[in-house]
Amino acid sequence: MARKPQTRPRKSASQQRSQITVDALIEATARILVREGYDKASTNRIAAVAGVSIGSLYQYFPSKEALVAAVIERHTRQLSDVIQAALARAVASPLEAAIRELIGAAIDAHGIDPKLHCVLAEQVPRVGRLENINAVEKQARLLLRDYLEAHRDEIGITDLDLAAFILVTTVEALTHSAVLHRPDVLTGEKAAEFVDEVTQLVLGYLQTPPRARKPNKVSRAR
Amino acid sequence: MARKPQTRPRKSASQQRSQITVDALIEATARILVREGYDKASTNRIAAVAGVSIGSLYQYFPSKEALVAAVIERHTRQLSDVIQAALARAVASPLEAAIRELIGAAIDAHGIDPKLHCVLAEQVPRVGRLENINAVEKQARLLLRDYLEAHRDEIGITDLDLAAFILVTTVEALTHSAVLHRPDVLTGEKAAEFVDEVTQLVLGYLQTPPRARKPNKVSRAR
DNA sequence: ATGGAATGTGAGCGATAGCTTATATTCTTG
DNA sequence: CAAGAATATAAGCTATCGCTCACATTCCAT
Repeated sequence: MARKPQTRPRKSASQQRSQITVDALIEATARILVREGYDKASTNRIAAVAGVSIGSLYQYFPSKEALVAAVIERHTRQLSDVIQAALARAVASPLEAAIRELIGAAIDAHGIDPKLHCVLAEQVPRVGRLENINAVEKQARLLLRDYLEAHRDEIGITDLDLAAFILVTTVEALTHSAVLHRPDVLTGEKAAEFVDEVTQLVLGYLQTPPRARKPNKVSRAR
Repeated sequence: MARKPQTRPRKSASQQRSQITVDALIEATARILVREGYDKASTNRIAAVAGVSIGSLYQYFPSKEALVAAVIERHTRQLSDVIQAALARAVASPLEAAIRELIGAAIDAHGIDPKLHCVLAEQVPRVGRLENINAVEKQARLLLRDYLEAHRDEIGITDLDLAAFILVTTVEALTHSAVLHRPDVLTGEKAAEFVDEVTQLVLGYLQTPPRARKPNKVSRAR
């Protein structure tokens, strides 16, 4: 009897039953991404692992892309919670404590589901709906900028936007790369050393006296 | 049924004619990657764009993966040349000049073929032969470590390996991210400001007095 | 209890992927 | 030139992909 626009999947699941199906599909997608990689994550395989028929899959997700996007969104929300909580805690803290909070949060965030994080970062093509994977960073940048603005008198930086960009990019890259390529520096007592080093890096930058500007010409335009 | 490559393709081309074919294939692969993205880069399409038959393609490249790997290798070699030249120039320079050299080299390197660089970084799955995309960073890390060791007395860092890791990761992430998400900061006079800022970041870190260690406990293991 | 809405099913379609192979053409070398 | 080695061609094979559709089952309000 269904001769309506079949191309459009149902937007929301009203019954509890369907919510279970949706969850199973997202979970299965995540599992396959982690265990077998992006290109092994075919829709048929996802449906099979979820214990659901392909037909049902396409009732709730209009495309494979939408499925992966859902996984990304779920993961992103988890990360975001950690980051926001830390930044909220840091608002009232002095500079160094706030920075340590930020770095700790970045490390914790990368610990949520490292394998999934890697797959999302390394294998998922950033095209179409999947291109805004970096939403978390963007949000962190804005929050950090606010913090820097509130503590303007403690730091020697004028371009706060640029500073926020530099710091968020740096801290994220360092923790990310540590998780990926140097897991040793995040285990045991080495973790504290790592945090110390990164804190020094950030703190040294922020506390640079404002007059430390040199009209050098090294960059070559192209 | 996943069949292994049974037919070994010819390793080296003896005639000049075949070298042209190989070059055309690599070039076509790069062009398609840039203009249409990774998953549009089918072997049939690559062969067509190269003006070569698929049969010839498989004479020289055992798989699509091998083709992409060749593109990566070519790009990597170009980057590597820029980085190594800069680091060679920097060996004899004092700290700040050397750092500016390094940062300038990173920016220049990212300017070689930014579109291709982005595609390789964002869309190419890091599996199989394609997982050592980061060979350049590894090499840069070693070279920088040597430099730091030679200038040990000018800096306040003890763990030179960790420092090299941090610096290379940071500079690469910043230039990479700037190219990708903030191309504005690399144009015109802003470029100089960007170099200044990153230089401050790096310099402030390296020149931190050695006693600036705090036995803090912020990191949370999981 | 019953009818319609919500949900679930899976065979199978069309497209395209990576790749093989039989054959044709060009080069090199005696 | 002859002949074999090197190189080039493209039709087409097999596999798999994302996805549809006709239908079955379950839920819920009446």
